[in-house]
Amino acid sequence: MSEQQQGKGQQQGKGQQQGKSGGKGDAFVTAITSQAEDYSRWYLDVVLRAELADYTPGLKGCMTIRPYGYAIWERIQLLLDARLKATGHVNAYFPLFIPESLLMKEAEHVEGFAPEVAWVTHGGKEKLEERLAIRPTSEVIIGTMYAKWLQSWRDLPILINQWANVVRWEKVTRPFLRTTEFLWQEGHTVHETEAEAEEETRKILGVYKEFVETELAMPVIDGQKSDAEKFAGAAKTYSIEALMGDGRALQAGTSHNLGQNFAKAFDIKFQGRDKVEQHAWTTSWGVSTRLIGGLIMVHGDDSGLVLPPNIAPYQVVIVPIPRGDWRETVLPHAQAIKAQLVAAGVRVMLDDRDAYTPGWKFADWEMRGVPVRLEIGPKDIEKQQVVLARRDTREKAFVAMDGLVAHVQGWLADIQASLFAKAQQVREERTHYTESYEEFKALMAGTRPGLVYAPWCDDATVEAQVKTETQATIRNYPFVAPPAEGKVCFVTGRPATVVACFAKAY
RNA sequence: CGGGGCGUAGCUCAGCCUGGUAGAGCGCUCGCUUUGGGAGCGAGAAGUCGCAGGUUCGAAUCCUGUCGCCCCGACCA
Repeated sequence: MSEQQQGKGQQQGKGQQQGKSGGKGDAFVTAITSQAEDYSRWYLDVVLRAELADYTPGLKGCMTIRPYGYAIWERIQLLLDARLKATGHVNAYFPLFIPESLLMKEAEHVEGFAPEVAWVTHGGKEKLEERLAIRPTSEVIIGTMYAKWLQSWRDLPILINQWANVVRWEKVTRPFLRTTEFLWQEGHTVHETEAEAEEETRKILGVYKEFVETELAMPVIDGQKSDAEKFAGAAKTYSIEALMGDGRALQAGTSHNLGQNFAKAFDIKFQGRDKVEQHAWTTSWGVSTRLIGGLIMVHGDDSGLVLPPNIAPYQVVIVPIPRGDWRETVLPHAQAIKAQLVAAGVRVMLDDRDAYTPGWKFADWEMRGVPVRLEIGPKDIEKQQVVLARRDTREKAFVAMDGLVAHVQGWLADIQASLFAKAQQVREERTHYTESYEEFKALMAGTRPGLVYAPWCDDATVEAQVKTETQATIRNYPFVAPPAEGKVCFVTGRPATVVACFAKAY
């Protein structure tokens, strides 16, 4: 019982132990920089040490997603894909390449993406007649196909999603948050009316919000993007925005109402109920591997990753305590427990590696964010119990073997809920409302700036000025916000038309 | 793309200033003892010094270029 020393001394991941002096509270974590010391390095340390991703020698800005990181992505795929299917969408796959002539068709779109498009100029040794863009997003190629398929209003709506990789030639990259190549899903739909396209756009944003909050336990702000921040070629863009541990915002998903812009550029037309040929209304929407970056930063602490049970590749890690011929005496019990948990639908890792001590395994799986650790040793077997330990609160408990599965499931549900509640509380603490630009500047100059709501005159010039002066950008115009009526813009003093949410962003 | 920093064993780094042919700790392999919060002892393997040129009798070390990573800006769904 002497292993109670580490206690539960940490709350929001404030600077905890540094792990160099070998005292008591700092028995683990020597490999990860503390958040307080350097948040960026903390983030990179977690990504690398938890083996989520790794750099690829000689290849700039691209990461290899390692099995443990990819397993998280697979959970995201599984859980989101089910929701997209449930709302009537089907999956398909479109080509990676986009002929230059096609890409040029939508002017605003081209201009928006031109700086980050990668080009293929040769096939083997021969120079291509026409350059091929590697898709930075697939509106163009998918729109081209839709134009081919669509004839009648009876063909509508078209509701297709694809899981794919895209490439954007970014100048500054960070694993998961911004990489040259990344994985995502992109939905592309076609509708008969403007209203239906708008409904779809908003519906998907709702799906994203519910998915991210329920499964990733990440509270998000849903709202509409300002014109300056909207997708190149869209009529309207909506987003969900999450607040990270360092007080900066992360765009976690976007949904675009493309109006008829792409329909006109790519000839997506149909004969309507009124027998008149007309352009369709399209939407597109996506979330990416960036969500993994968000997960790390919303829940992680100085010991590493903290994963919500719904998304964790392993929800429980079983660490058998070796004593004597433990493979004969302890391991069978561990295996039996694993079988029970697996039968109940719990994702379990039984760490029976000989080469590592229990203490080493504890620290290792903590760093990887496994929600619940289950220890079982000779003493426990005698008493018909196990030791359970929570990753998020570090709480430990002796739990009877009898009713163990239900107990574990209870813990998992509780961890999922409390991670969300805690993230929500942190966000509330760091969300402010102001009508004063001076106060706004002061807030943005803080170490963990957070979100600031303010009445706004909706002028792109002023938006640019605020960005220059404070580095803050408009994340979105939240659906849920104080009313703007009767208020004046906090920068210009002109009548406010909307309340905007500002933040420094990733 | 601009400013700054860094590339030496799997990892963290020393060596570079003042050229003489590469080291430590951790990790890894083998053996024994261990194992309830990152185990101990013994033996061992491991590096084209990011890459390419140049100077030199001789380059990890000096010079030039280049690639990659990190930080700060600019740019960016």
